[in-house]
Amino acid sequence: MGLQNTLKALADPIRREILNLLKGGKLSAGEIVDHFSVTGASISRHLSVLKDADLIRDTREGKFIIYELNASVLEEIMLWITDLKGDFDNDKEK
Amino acid sequence: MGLQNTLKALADPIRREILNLLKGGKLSAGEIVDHFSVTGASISRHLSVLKDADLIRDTREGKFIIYELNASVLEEIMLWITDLKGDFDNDKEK
DNA sequence: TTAACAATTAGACTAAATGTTAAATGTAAA
DNA sequence: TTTACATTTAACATTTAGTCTAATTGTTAA
Repeated sequence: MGLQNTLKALADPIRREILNLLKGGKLSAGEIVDHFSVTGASISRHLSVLKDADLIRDTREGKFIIYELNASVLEEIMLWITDLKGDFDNDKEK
Repeated sequence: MGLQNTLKALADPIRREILNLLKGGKLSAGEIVDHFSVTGASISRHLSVLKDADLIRDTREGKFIIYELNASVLEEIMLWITDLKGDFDNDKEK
């Protein structure tokens, strides 16, 4: 888990678009599928990759499974990148 | 180009380790190879992926090809992530 | 100008990721 | 208690990525 899973999950345009959609609020799997031209099965697999990376959470509501964004994991990436950049932006290299 | 290339380049542990090495300063291809247990050909391919993503720059110095980090591209990812997170950290959602 | 060295590129192979259709699971409603 | 609907899982085909060895390119020095 961790950075590796997260970055791999983000390295796919469909998965990034799913995250962008969820930024606007919770959506059911079917509603997510409607935004793409691939099959529901394919989107379902993308959703499970995002879930494994802990970037989204799901809860069942009756017939539907509702997905929501969990952006907190992205903090780890921010920290990694900040470290790589050498903290230029945070303290202006005083 | 852009986000897609960058994220794909970052989604490999060897490539991330190369970036970490270069954080410490410029290195020749051979010096980079010495840090890993895979062949030079394999590292060379990783280097070209990082170069395509504009995460590193290379210059020839005599027999050697010297690589250095170009962390500025990471800014784009920072922005994308910040947007996805909804700016919680920047303005504490006032 | 050839021998040695640094690094990349080419070709073949394996493994992993993505997409499809079809079957399976879970829930709700007739 | 069937039927229909929402979603996931399984099985398979195709593409893409990573690694290896061998060959090639570029540079320096004998």
